This record gives sequence, structure tokens and C-alpha cells, in this order.
Amino acid sequence: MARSKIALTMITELQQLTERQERLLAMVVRNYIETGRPVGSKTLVEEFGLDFSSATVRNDLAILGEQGYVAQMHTSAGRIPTERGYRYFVQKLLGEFHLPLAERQMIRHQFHQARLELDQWMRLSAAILARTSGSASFVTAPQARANRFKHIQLIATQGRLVLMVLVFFGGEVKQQMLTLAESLPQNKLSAVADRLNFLFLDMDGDEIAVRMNSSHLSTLEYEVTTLALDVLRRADHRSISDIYRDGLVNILDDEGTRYAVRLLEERTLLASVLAETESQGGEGVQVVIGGDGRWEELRDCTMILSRYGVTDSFTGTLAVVGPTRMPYDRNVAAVRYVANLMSGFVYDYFEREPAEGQRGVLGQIEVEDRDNDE
Amino acid sequence: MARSKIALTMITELQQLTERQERLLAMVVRNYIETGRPVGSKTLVEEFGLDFSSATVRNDLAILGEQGYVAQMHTSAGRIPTERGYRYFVQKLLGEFHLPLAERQMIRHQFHQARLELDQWMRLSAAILARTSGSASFVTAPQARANRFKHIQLIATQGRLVLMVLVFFGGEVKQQMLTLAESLPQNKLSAVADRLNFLFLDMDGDEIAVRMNSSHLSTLEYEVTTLALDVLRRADHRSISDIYRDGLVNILDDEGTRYAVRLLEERTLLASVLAETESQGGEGVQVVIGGDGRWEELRDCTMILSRYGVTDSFTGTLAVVGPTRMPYDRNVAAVRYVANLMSGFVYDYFEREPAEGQRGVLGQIEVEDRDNDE
DNA sequence: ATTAGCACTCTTTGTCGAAGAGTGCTAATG
DNA sequence: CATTAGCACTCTTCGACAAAGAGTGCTAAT
Repeated sequence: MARSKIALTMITELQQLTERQERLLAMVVRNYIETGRPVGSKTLVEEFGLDFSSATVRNDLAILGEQGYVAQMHTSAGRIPTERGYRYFVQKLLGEFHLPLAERQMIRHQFHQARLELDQWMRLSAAILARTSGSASFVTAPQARANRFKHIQLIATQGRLVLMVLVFFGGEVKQQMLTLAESLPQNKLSAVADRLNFLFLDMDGDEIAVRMNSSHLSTLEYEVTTLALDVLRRADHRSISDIYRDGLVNILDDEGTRYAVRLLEERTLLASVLAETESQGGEGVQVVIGGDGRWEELRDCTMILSRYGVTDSFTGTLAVVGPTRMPYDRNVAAVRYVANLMSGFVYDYFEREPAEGQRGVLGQIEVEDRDNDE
Repeated sequence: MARSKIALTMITELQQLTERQERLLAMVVRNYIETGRPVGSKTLVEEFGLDFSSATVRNDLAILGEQGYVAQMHTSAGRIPTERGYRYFVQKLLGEFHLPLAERQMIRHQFHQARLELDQWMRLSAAILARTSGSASFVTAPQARANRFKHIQLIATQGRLVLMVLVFFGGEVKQQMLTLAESLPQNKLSAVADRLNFLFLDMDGDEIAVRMNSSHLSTLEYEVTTLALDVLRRADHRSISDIYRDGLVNILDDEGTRYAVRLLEERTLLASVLAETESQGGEGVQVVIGGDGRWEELRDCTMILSRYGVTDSFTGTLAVVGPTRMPYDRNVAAVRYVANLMSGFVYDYFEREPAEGQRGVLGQIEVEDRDNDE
């Protein structure tokens, strides 16, 4: 199987490193991730049974230090990977890694346990990611790129209160309450809905806006349309109302991740981050380390994220957020695996029907390989 | 204005305390809440300008200590309120307190800023509670006690996928996707919906179950009904899917509240806690201190909660969660104020119409008093 | 290019003593 | 009898100091 690309959000000019230096960097990173303590030359040699001496290692470490891949708290302390070091590690030194078979089976089992609704899948995904990564996680709902009007229903609920249900092409559904000037019977409401259904079928926001002014609409029709348009526009604008988080507890103890909680809590922040990473990366797993200097909230955090769903049609984001010191191989594998599963589900859910043209399913190939792929 | 009741979840047998001891206890609590450090006899006398000596205070403190209202870390340290101390304080020593006028105006302003949907109100409430209390908060959706079927709509979305929209009396709306065995046109779906609307109007779950078996239903009708019944039952069972949290960041630094995050994160936990407090208290603000020994997760936390909405019709819960060491007067006032506002909104939203009989609005009276009430 | 050896730096840990805060008890006071 | 002054006692906090340990950087030898 081809090595999947792992995209780093920040592209670092890569320095010349000798083979041994790379090995050493990897060792430092791995050891530090595991133990959490600075790692020195002697430890390195003993722990990994190297065939050269600690002095040699010291020299190389000094070079790695100059280049900015590792740092030390004070003169006579072990080395700690810098963000740059982590990036180099993730980009070039991270091997292909798969979750253990048992774990994958368990995850799949949980999904198959109950054939659920989309929101349940999302919640489950978040929970699984949180558990297997030991970090926090979030999952946003898959959304169509540009919504097209398919169907509107107006349902009388109580008095002048009416429930407006909007269905977009692709199955996305939005609802909104509205209060009429006067109470109307259901059949009257249905008539209005039918008219609008006829007028605006298969239009996107802009088209509706045009047609709306060129048609003769009653006051009621006009107002309903305005509201519907508003809802559609909001849906286009990725209102991240549908987002599931989990595993916050996992990252509380970490000093550095403290700020990340704000990220996960405030939708606006999250939205801005997602907007950028979204435009940035295509398929595959993205790794954002230390906020790349762009997001103060992610100072000491790493965010491993992946899009999932059906390309150009329904895509959401799914991510693990934790301290920079996290098991990258495991977590990358987890994010990729869950993203693939979810892509499969989304495909089944929305696209099984002889839909409008074939579309790629993110990671589809990997979804299909069964347990015996190892 | 009459002093509102503040209900403590745990009823503590109240011990005999002299007037002075009560004053002292209040001082200890207030001072500790403010400074965060244990408070000793000398500090007390100086800080509050008492007209008796520190020795006297020491004697009383010793008694308070014996009774278990205060504790000390070690022999020669100042006193800290125990949970019991806090309870006594909240129950008998907490004066009537109102949020400053400016603050109330700001809060109301935010609500009036935009006439929003219910979920927006909830989100806003959570945000406001979090900010004004400096703790975490959550708000659950107002729900009818026993749902009655009012209306069903089946809407074709894509292929065999159908959106089922259920409207209950009172305006509650639930939706659920379902996949049919074969694709059906909208008019066929509407026919099915109409039949069910006719059959089950104004029935609750049990009644539907009976009628369902005594009527001749097609396979399709039967299946849809089963599913609808399922949804209704779940709605009855308070599925706390609609819940908004905020201000988690505020309580992260606190050692003790660490566990409370789990409470806020895991719906199941929250559900169990709410189930109990709900049955327990009627109107008014409830204060749960230190989990009352029942909820391990709330060990060092206090939860100030209040129901809101329309009694016996639509009620939700709204709460502040923070460390035991929190400004009780302020937070109780905040919870009460927001609960009252929300009750008003819910009333306007659901009940303004010449509805089925008059119902009490929780805290309605207080909502009506305007800014110049002071 | 690699390595052994060594002096040097800096953290960690423990001990000690002085300072400070607060208590509990006793005896004196109104 | 409640209150108070006084005092010995306890316990934490803080800085200073020394010993131990870990790791480095440099130099000279291989």
C-alpha cells in the first residue's frame, strides 16, 4: 500500500541532516514523547544500544541544536524537541503505522453496533478519537459546498407559529420557526410552500435572490423566501453549530493545552482555524504543530486533522487536539482510520443512490480493505 | 419583595449556633471566598473591626470546628469552611442579593439584541452565566412533560431517504431520517402521513401503542408509526441532546473542579444528576455543594441550578458549576435572573396564544419588574 | 571521523534554622 | 460567667547551603 501523504500546514525549508542525525532526532522525539523528560546523550546510547559513543552523539546533538531541531532548558540538561523538530519528525521520519488489529475491530464494532443517524456517528467518532488518542477531539458535520434549494415545507404547529423545513440537494435539512402575522390553516401554508417549491427548485442562494425579485410574490411568500434564503446562506457559511467534542478531560492536566480548550469551546475560533486548514489541504491527514505561529491558542498543542466525506460534495472535518508531546504515529493512524470509516458511512448515507455523477470518497480504498490486510 | 427560597439539595440538621458564631462563620466563608487563604482569628478581628478580642474569636472558632463547620489543615493554621459550613452559610446566612443594575441591563440588552430561536437563547444564556459567574455553565432545553402527538410529515429528500418530522403538542419538534424499502413519491408519502395524523391525533405514547394494534395499518404505516413512537418515547425520556455548555475554561485552573469537567462532558452523568435534582426541587434556585456525597464527580464543586420555563409544561434546567469556593450571592443572583428571563421568553414563545388553560411561569413576577425596581 | 576523559554547569534533593502565623490553654478580670 | 491578656507550642514557609546526579563542551588521543 502506498505511503499516504501527511501534510504539514506549515512548510518548513528542510535543512541538510546526515542520516545519523535524523536517526538521533527521531530517537529524541520518540523518547521524549514516551518519558516526558529531556533526553541526554548517555541515555540515548544505552537505551537504544547504539554502536557509537555518547561523545559522538553529543556532537550531533549540538548540531541539531544549532539548526533548531532540539533545545535544552539550560546548559547542562538533556535535549527536548522543538516545534521544528517535531515537524521534521512528522514530515520525514514518521513511519507508516496502523492501529493494532484488535483496536480496529473494536472501533468498527462500535460503529456497526447500531446503525445510527449521522449525528450519532459524529458523536461516536469524537468519542473513539478521544479514547484511542488520549487527547481531545472534535468532529464537524459534513456539509455540501454550495447548497441548492430542493424543497420547503411549512408546518403549522401552534397558533401563528409555523415550522419551516428546508431540504437542500444532498439531503441537508434545516429548520426554523417563524411567527406569522395571523394564524393560517395548514392547507394555506402548503399552497405557499408549493409555489416556492416550483419557483426555486435547484437554485442556489444567488439564483434565488435574482428570481425572487423578478417574480410576483405575495407578502407572505416574500417573507418566507427571505427567511429561507437567510437560512440557506447561513448553511453555506458553515455554521458550525453541528460539532461534537470529546475528551476534554484528557488534556486538562497539561499546562500547555490549557489554551486549546478555549479553541474547542469557542466556535468562532474554531471556525477561523478550520477555514484556513480547509482551503489549505486537500485529502490526507494534516498536522498542525504549535499553531504554526498563527494561532496563539495552539501554542503548545498539536492538532491532527483530516477531512472526511465525499469530495466536493459532503465533507466535514475530524481532528485530535493534544499536547505537542503526543504519540504522533498512533494518533495520525487513528485520525486516518476513523476518517476513512466515516467517509464510507457518509457515502452509504448520501450517495448510494445512482447519484448525480460519480464522486471520489475520501480514503475509500482503505475503507474497503478488511481485517485481514496485515 | 419576598425573600426567594433557596433550596439545598441536602437537608442538613441544623445545629445550635449563637448569633456571634453565625456572624463569624459568615465572615470566615466570605473572607475565604475572597482571598482563597485560610483565615485566622487575628485577621478576622482586624479585617472586620470586631469589638471583641481575638481570643474570644478563637473560642468560637474552636466550637465551629467541633461542630464541623470549619476545618484547618494543621493545628496552627487558619480556618477553612467545610462543605457543611458552606451549606449553613448558603441556607441561612446568604442575604438577598441582586446583580447590579448595569449588569442586568447588559444581560437583557444581549437578549433583546436579536430576537432569536430557542437554541440561540440557550446558547446565549450559557454564555452569560459563564461570564457573569466566572464559572462553567450549562443549559438544557425546555421540554414538555408528556408529549402528545400532533402532526407528522414525511418529506422525500433523496432516493429512499425520507425525513420524518414529528410535531408534538406544545410545539416541540423532532426529526428523524428513515430509509424505505423502495423509493416513493412525495404524494404517496403525504397520504401515509395524513392517515397517521388522523389516527393518532392528541395521543400520548401509551395510547398510540394501543390504537396501533387495534387499527389496520399497512406495512409501511406500521413501520413509520413504530419509528415515530420510538422518537416520541425518547423525547419523553429527556434525551439531553439539546444542551449547551460554556465557560469550561474558567474552571480549569481549579484543582478540585477537574472532575466536574467530566460531568459536563458526559451526557449520561449529567442526565443522572439532573434526574435527581429535578424530582427533588420545585421552583427556585437549588444549590448542590460538594456533590452532597452522592456524586463523586462533584467532590469539590458547587452547582447552582434552577429550573426555568412554564411549570408542568415546558421546563428546562440551567446551572452554574464551579469550585466550592465561589461567590455564592452573585452566582445565585445570576442563575435566578437568567432563569427568570428565560422563563419569560419560553412563555412568549410557546404560550402567548390563548393556550390550553393558564399556567404559572417560573419567576414570572420578577421578570415583569423593570429596570427601575431599585 | 570518532572517542575517552575531565572540568564545568545546572538542577534536584535534603537539611537546617529563623521568621511568621495561628492555635490552645491558663489565669486574671469585669 | 463570659471575656481577655499572655504565653508556650505547633506547623508552614523561606532562604541558604551542601551533596549528588545528570549532562554538556572541549581537548587530546586514536
